[in-house]
Amino acid sequence: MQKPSNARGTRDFGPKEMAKRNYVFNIIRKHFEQFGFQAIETPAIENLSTLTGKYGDEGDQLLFKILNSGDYLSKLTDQDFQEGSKKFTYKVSEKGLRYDLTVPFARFVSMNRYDLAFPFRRYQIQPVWRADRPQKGRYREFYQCDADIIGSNSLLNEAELITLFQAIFNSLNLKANLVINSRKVLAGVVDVLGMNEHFVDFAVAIDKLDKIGWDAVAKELIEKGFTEEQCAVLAELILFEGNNLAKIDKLTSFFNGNTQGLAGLKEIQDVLGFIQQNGFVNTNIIFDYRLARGLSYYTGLIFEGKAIDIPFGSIAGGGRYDNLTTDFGLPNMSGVGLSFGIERMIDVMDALNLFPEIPFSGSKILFAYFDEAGQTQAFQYVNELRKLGIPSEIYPEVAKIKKPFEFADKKRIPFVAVLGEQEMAQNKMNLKNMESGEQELLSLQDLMEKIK
RNA sequence: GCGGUUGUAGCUCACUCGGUUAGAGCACUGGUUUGUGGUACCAGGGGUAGUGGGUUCGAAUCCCAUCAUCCGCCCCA
Repeated sequence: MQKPSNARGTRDFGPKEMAKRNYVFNIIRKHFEQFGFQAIETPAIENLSTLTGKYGDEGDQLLFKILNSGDYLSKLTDQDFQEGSKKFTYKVSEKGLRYDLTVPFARFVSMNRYDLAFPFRRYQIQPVWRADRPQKGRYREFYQCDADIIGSNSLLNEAELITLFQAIFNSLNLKANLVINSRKVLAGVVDVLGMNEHFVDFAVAIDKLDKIGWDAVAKELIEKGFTEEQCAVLAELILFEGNNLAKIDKLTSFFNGNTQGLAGLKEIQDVLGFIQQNGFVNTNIIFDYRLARGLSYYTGLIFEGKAIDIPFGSIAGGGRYDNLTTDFGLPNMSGVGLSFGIERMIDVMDALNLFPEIPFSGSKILFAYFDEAGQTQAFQYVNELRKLGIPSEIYPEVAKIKKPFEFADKKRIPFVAVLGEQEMAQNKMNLKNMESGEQELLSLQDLMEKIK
């Protein structure tokens, strides 16, 4: 006997949790399909070579690696052992669990390039795994819901994804801001300062602004080689507050003709222009040139969704990537994607009490009886109802009548039909409404009419 | 990977300085009620105090290790 427990950072979902999860999944799936995205799935297990090098050093460390089958030590030499665990890992492991849905998607597109209709829009709702240290809102196994459009450079695609974001969050009654920026804007800022080679340092530091404040960010920048003067110039830009238009003006003068920066700004303007036409209220789309995002493969517009009423980190994220499929032998295939962090969305909705009353038992009616004769009759009736598409169940045992009632109460089944001697003598049943407590004597015909 | 926190019944939590048989609420089981759940009353089951070691006459309590948890860092959805 061992004490049962979940593996670290993983969770079970009982019927109650599943009802909530499916509620959210179904809404997201419905919108994905409304926007013309097609479902695909890829395996949980990928070749490790597919995954490594795509998420940076940190990401490689967070990959779950699968030990080779068989005698995985047989071909190793003493030297392999001495090279340390980092290199050693790749000698005993050739497969790993997927870390996100975007990289496997890039592999998929690359492999199926001649069969897909481009621009290809796919959605994918599957779990991913990260060997991260679990915390609140951070799990080692969690679902991602991704929508991507690949094979088109048009900024209309960015606008489509933003519209999709608005549609989904509207349907869920979840208030969120979608912050957008362009990697090109960030690159432009760095370019103006003449610090091109420090782009990543800059992006990583600036991304923490919300959390640690400008002073700490500036300190980090200086540690990475930026000068006090450069930070002073940056401060003037970074600390600027204003609406989307004001920020665009501010940047235009800051860029002072810098081509890269202005190209990024044009992207933002074009996308915002589209969004104004989409019929959704555009107030929750915020251009913020301080948004950086970690994943290294983004090259153009980047998105990040954040809940408004509660601080919870990002609950959606994405962006444009120009070179993801290049590693898989397919260059010039630009794509843009948006990933919905469904686990966090559910956590946020739970915290804000946004879930409607969701029945977690599908059955409308439970049949109860006292003896074998009733059981036989009930079995007949329950299947009649099922044929009509009414979800129904039958209590499986002859027991005290209290039992099926308690059972129905616990599962919140709204009706219980009792088949006793008296009822069956008239070819009827006693139907109890579990909420009101009312009871009435009905034939199967009456019942079908009533519950339909 | 680093720093801290917590770990007692299925769940939420008590147990004074280390001292008898570790308690409560909720949940569960049975009964009051052999044709009725959600209310009430009565009774009952359930614990190797995360795990392993140490100190002590004696450990839930003190010490060490380990595992898990939550919080922060890194990073991320």
